Amino acid sequence: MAISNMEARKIKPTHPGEMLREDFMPDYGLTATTLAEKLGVTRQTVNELLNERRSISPAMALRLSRLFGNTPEFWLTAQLAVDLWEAQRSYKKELSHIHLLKAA
Amino acid sequence: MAISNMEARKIKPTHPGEMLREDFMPDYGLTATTLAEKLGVTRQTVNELLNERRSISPAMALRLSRLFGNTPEFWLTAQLAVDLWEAQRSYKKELSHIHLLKAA
DNA sequence: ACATCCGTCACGTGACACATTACACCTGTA
DNA sequence: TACAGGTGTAATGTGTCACGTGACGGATGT
Repeated sequence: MAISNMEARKIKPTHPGEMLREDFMPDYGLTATTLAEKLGVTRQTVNELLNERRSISPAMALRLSRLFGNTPEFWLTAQLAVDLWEAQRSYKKELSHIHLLKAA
Repeated sequence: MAISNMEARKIKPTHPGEMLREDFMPDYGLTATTLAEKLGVTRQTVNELLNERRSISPAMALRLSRLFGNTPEFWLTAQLAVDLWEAQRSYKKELSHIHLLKAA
């Protein structure tokens, strides 16, 4: 059972905004404003990311990967883990009505 | 260089709708209507997925994984590959203005 | 001929990733 | 003190998109 299996996750996975706030920005000596300039987006866009009120879009993942020299998949899979974790909570009841199908 | 590196991809990755249409639905003997019923969504929702006019949402990935017995990550990473491939085309010019940053 | 299933189109809604503008809080410097 | 510049953030508008609802035309069977 891999850690990517959300069934096993009890705690909320790390939001990309937290990674930026705790790791990348200190390491590179960036403020929200300077990061926004480097990315070519507004300060609000960065601000909401840092406050975890917004998700990493494919476009944003590409921007971040260009800036920090990692892959867009790094950012998007982190976002995917958060989205999945939240969706699993929200849709728990509806999902229980779907039953495994056997091949014909 | 892994195949997950979008820089290397010349051809468009397989859309999840194509997987459903070509593989899963024939294997399980499903029509768009019956698939919609099993998933608990409308026929239109399934129809647009099959025609690749809609993306796999986290909720939809959870539904599909429940029905077919695979992981939601299977569906979402497939969708992620398509989204990235398309975003890289659309934002090519804007991304060229972002330059690699060195750690402070 | 008629009912039934099927794919599809048109329309409305809520959510959300952006930009724009404006505001309040510092922290310098004259 | 006063004033200017940078910073975080709240309010508002826009476009996109994943859904649902309702309706239509075509195929198939009784």
